[in-house]
Amino acid sequence: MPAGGRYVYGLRYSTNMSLTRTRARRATINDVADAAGLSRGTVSRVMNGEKYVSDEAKQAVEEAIARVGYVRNNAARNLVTQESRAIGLIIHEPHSLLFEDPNIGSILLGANEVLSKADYQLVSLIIDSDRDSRRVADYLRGGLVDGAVIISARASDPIAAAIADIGLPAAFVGHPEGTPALPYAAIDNVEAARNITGRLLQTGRKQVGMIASALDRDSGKDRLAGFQAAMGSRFDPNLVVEYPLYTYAAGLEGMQELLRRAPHLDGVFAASDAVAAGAMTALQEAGRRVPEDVGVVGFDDSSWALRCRPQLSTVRQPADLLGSTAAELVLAQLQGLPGTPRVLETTIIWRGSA
Amino acid sequence: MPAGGRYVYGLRYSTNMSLTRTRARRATINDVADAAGLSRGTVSRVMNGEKYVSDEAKQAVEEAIARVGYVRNNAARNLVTQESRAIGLIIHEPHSLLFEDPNIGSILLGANEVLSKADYQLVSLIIDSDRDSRRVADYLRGGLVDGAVIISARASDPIAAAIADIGLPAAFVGHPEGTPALPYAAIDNVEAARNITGRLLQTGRKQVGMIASALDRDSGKDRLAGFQAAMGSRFDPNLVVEYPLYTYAAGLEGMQELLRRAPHLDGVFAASDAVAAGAMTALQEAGRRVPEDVGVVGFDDSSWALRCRPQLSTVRQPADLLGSTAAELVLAQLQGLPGTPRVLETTIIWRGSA
DNA sequence: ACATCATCTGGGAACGTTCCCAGAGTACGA
DNA sequence: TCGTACTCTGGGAACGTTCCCAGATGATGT
Repeated sequence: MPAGGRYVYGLRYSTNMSLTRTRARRATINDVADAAGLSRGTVSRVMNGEKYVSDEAKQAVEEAIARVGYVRNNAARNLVTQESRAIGLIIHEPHSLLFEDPNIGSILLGANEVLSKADYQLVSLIIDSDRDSRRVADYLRGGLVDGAVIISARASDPIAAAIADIGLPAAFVGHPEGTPALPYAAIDNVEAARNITGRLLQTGRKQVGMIASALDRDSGKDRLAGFQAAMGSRFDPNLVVEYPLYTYAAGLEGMQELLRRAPHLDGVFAASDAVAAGAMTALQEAGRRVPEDVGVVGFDDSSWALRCRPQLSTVRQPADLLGSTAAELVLAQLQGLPGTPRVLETTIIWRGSA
Repeated sequence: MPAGGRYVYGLRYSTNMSLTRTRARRATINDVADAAGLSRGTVSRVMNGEKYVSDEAKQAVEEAIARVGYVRNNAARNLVTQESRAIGLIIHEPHSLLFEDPNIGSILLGANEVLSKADYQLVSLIIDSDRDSRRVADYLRGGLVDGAVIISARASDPIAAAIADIGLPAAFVGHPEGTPALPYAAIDNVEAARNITGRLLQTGRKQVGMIASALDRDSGKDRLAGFQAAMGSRFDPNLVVEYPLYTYAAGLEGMQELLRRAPHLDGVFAASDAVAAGAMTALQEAGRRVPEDVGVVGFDDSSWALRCRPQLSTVRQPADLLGSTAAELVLAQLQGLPGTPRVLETTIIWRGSA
């Protein structure tokens, strides 16, 4: 053991900034103990801030740690403590939509904030192929995370089943049916959609359509159900168009199609703000005035809403709170508490588009 | 050891869907060995698909694995193999911008694709506070990842210094100056900005301004430098407004400010597409026609570009390629090869906004 | 003077893998 | 028949921690 040496990955710089790595032995807790003239146990106690360490010992260890460049090996630590202090967040989103949906970022940050405070590391795992799906399942099973938050799950998502199978503490954001009995943080999409559609009808609209999206997800399906409920006998299936994703493009095309089917349409409920933004563009290009000729309402109150002209009337869904609540549900389970599903409040934000 | 039992985390369901966890002992490789009537070594060989395992043994092991519900403990595996087959991707982005910037999603997916093919797990770590910064540094140091990709780094980012310090194979997306000598995948922002500004000038504009953003980042600074280079003697510092972030809001306000300073302005280079979209809204609200009265160009060719009316003339930057290239640079280093910095091509996409 | 208690330290054992070596069995050619 | 090579299996050792117990030391109370 090279005395006084610095055990780190060796870096060998070659010409103009490229570099190759020569892996040297990393310092272990024993190297620190030797350097400090103390035992492994004492070093461990210092590292973990336990009591019953003399001031001299503490100082000697800290100095030795700095001298040999010691960093704790978490794999070894996880192995013996049987925990990782990390929580996985699984993002299973179609390619094109990933991160165009501002909700995902908010959910992530909300979850991160809660976990950060509890001194857990959030690790995000994205699933973009079947291969990913398997690898992520292995990762989750392998003891590298103590729990998981699952967002944008499809009904019958295999990864959710895998998680339930191994009994990893977990929580959903949203509440896809057909998924295992795991706690979730969600909003009541049916109720919210019913409310905003009702509000739109109160402005005196006679012929109201909907651009529905993502019917393979609970949110998409429920928003359509809420719309139908609000319309009651006035519901006309011919005035509903369906698209696979919550996108601007869906709104654009969807609105054009609706205008083709019903030129005198005077109200539209778009399944998300992005969809609503696309719809407004289509309306304006077709020479319709918003809100005079056609009232438009959306869903999410994402950054899209303020970008529209006029600004969008929409349902505010607390995306950050969904993330933080789901994280709390996981933490609760980690402490042996029950994870009770939670339904968060939505509110209608009425602006100029209807 | 409960014979024939299934060693998994126990789940105890209580009333109405809430559940508590009772952690039971997980099956180990020894349990599998016992159940199969074989040895640890043989089970390990089957798990890792090594040769020199008889068909009977293989079958017996696979059956035993299923019977006892065995999943490999990755912490133990990482400990002995000294690798994790995971690559960290560090996202250090201001709260409000996270994931409103479509580039980040593309970079992530690009990196994920490359790593997935090489059978590495991508784990994204987001930094949203100083506390996060420390925790992420610990995570990276702790042996839980074999390498790292750093995106949206600031000049003098502490996390980058930490990575270089421990010698973890890493690569930047972008090339902030003042950061350690790590390889990077980047575009030439100066050149690209110079080109599109030049192209804008060719349309006969006399008075051209710029809405600059994110001057604390290499991309923001370089785009301004390129603008100035293209303008040459016509450069007027009074026609440059500066905002901290690449946002729609910056474009909106920036354009209003520019119009105040120079009502006869007939061209604008916005530092990103989101900024350009905001600028176009401001112009249209001020009664200016685009492109007749004012030509607008952006940067990124993100989904914003197609959303604008008219669609945006912009610089296409291959965000997915940036991600995948950075990932490749990390993989190369993992194989002992040098990680040579790479500068990717940009192209001008000319649409209707100028 | 002695028992008791708190403080501090050392080091064996365990966590669950993979690696590697030794050894048994079989096949084949000289 | 024997040597050699290949196939297959078992199990000791090691990876780098934390946990826990035993023991030393010093302070305190009776």
